[in-house]
Amino acid sequence: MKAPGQALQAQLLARSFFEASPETVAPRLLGRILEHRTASGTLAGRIVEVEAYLGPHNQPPDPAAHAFRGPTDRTRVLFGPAGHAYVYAIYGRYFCMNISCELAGRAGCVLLRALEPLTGLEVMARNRGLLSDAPARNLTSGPSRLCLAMGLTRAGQNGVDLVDADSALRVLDDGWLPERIVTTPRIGLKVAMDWPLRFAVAGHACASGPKRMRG
DNA sequence: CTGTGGATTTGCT
DNA sequence: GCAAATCCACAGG
Repeated sequence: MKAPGQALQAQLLARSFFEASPETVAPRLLGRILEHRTASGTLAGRIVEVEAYLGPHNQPPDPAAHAFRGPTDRTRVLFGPAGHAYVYAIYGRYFCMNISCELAGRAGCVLLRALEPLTGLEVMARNRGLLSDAPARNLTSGPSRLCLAMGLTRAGQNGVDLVDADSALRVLDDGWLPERIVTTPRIGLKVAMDWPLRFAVAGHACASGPKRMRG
């Protein structure tokens, strides 16, 4: 029996968890924990919304994926071993974080779109430029919001191994499982707009977008 | 609730 | 050059 208030045991995922297609990995990632150990303390959140982006080996290839045109300087980590962070800059001011999938040589990734904040909420609020009593659902609901809150940047975290016990940024599993998952098209695209590759914990307040997108 | 526009770096054509 | 896997502020119903 677990004593009241005792933290749940959370363990690293095996690399093989990520050595599969993004559309397989994405829904299974819901409920896992992203943890960043920083100088200002440990920040952690439960993954509640993701999107899959497929590698160019797929038929048909995914025109919305950064890996669509093959490896470049930016997308190199997507073609490397699974379970690594792919962090890229967008619109000049923001970052988005993905986790690489597939065996080395093939690309594919899962974009993290929303977390439920678990620890370090005050630091997250400060990182977001919000008051320290801001509602939890405002801290990490959105791909760039969660990067800001968790202190993730391309310079700092791109290429980090998320299944290495010594990494400051890791993905952990505490056994939590979503009751129901909603599947919808991906958000913000102008191509492949009907591919059902967005997955969210049904009804979760921390998922991004309007209520209908949260299930 | 919906819609619009601006901020501003990066990578690829 | 230009478009981008975004966010925020603000206007209007």
